[in-house]
Amino acid sequence: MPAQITEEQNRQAREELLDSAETLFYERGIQAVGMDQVRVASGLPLKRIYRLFATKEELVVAVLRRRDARWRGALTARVHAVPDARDRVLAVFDWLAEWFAEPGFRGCAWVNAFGELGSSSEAVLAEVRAHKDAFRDQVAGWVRAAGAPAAAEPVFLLAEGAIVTAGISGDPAAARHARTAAATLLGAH
Amino acid sequence: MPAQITEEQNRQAREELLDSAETLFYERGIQAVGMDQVRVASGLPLKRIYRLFATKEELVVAVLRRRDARWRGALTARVHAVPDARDRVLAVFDWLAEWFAEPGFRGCAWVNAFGELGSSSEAVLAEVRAHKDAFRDQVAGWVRAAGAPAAAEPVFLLAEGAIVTAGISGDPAAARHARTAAATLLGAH
DNA sequence: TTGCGTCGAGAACGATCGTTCTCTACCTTA
DNA sequence: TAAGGTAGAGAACGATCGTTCTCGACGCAA
Repeated sequence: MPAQITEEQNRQAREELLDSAETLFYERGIQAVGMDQVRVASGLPLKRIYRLFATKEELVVAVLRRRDARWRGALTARVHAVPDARDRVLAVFDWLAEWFAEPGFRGCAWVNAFGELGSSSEAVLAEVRAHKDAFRDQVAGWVRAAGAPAAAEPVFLLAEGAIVTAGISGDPAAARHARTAAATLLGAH
Repeated sequence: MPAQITEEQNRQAREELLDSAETLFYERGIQAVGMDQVRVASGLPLKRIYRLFATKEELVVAVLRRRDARWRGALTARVHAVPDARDRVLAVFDWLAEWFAEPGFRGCAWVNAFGELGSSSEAVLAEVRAHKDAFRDQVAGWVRAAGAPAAAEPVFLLAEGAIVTAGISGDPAAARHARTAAATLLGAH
C-alpha cells in the first residue's frame, strides 16, 4: 500500500463513493442521509470523501450528473434499438414501464432533489434543470423524426406525468396510459 | 384577555399557524424551515403551537390537507363556471396556466413534499397520495362527462407533467402545450 | 536509519434541529 | 383578597448535522 494515493485509486474511490451516495440518496432522500452514512456505505474515510468533494452539495451534484449520463444513455440505447421512427417514441414509454417496475423505484431522482433542495441550492437546481432540458430535447428529437413535431412537448409532458405519478402511486400502469396517449398524438399510422 | 383560551381563539390561531407554515414550507421547503421560524412567522408561542399540533409532522399533514381542500376547491369552482363539458376539461389547463404564472409558484406542494418526506414519513406519503387520487378522480369525472372516458388518465398525466415541468423550468408555457394535447385527446369538436 | 509527509480512524466542533422545561405574570374563582 | 391554574417568553436539552482536527501509523526519500 503506497502512502500516496494514485490517480487510478482516486477514480475508483470516486466511483464507489458515487455508487453508495446515489443509492442512499435515492432510497431515503438526500437530507435524510448524513455524510457519516455515506462514509459507512462507501467504506471511505470522511477525510478522503471531503478531498474528493469539498461539500455535500458538490457530492449531490456529482451524483445527479453521473445518474443523468447513465439514465439518458440507457434510454437512448433502448430507443435506438428500435428501427421505426414512430415506434421509437413509443419505446420511450416501454422503457419507462420497465423502470417503474424495478424494485426500489421511488420516482424521479431529479424531481425529488428539486423538492428537497430546489429552493436552497442553486447548484442542484441547475443540475435538475439541465437534466430535464436534455431529456426534453431527446424526446423532441425522436418525436420530430416520427413526423409529428407538434407532439414533441405533449409527449414529453406525458412522460413527466407518468414518472411522477408512478413514483407517488407506486403503480407502473401510468406508463401504459401515457404510451397509448402518445400513440394517439403521433397520429394514426 | 382571558387566562383561558377559548375555542374560537384556538381555531383562529390554528388558521394563522397553518397560513404561516404553508407559506414557509412552500417557499423554502419543509425540512429547511425550523419550528422556530414557524413561531416567528405565526406570532404564536412554541408552547401553543405544540398544543395545536403535537409534532411537526402533524403540522405538515394539516398544512397539506387544508391546502388540498382549497386547491381543489378553487379548481372545481373555476371548472364549474364553464357550461360546456368539453370546455370544462380545457378549463383545468387554463386554471393551471394562471397558477403557474403566479409569483412564487414553485411547483406542486405535494410532489415537493413527497420528494422531501415521502420516504421517511408514512403520514405525509398518505396525504400526498390522497391528494393525487382526489385530483385524478376530479379530472376523470370531467373527462368522462365530456364523452371521452379513455382520455381520463392521459389528461391527468398531462396535467401532472405540466405542473412538474412548470415548477422546475419556471415556464408557464407547459399549461398551453398540455391544453392543446388534451383537446386533441378529447377528439375533434 | 531517520525524518518527512500523507494516510486512515475517529473524536471533536459549532450550528441547528424538534421538543420540553422553567419561571414569571396575570386572570379567574372563592 | 388569596389561592390556583394557565398563559407567554425564552432558555435549555439531547440529538444530529456537515465539517474539521487530532493523532498514531506507515511508506518513501535522503
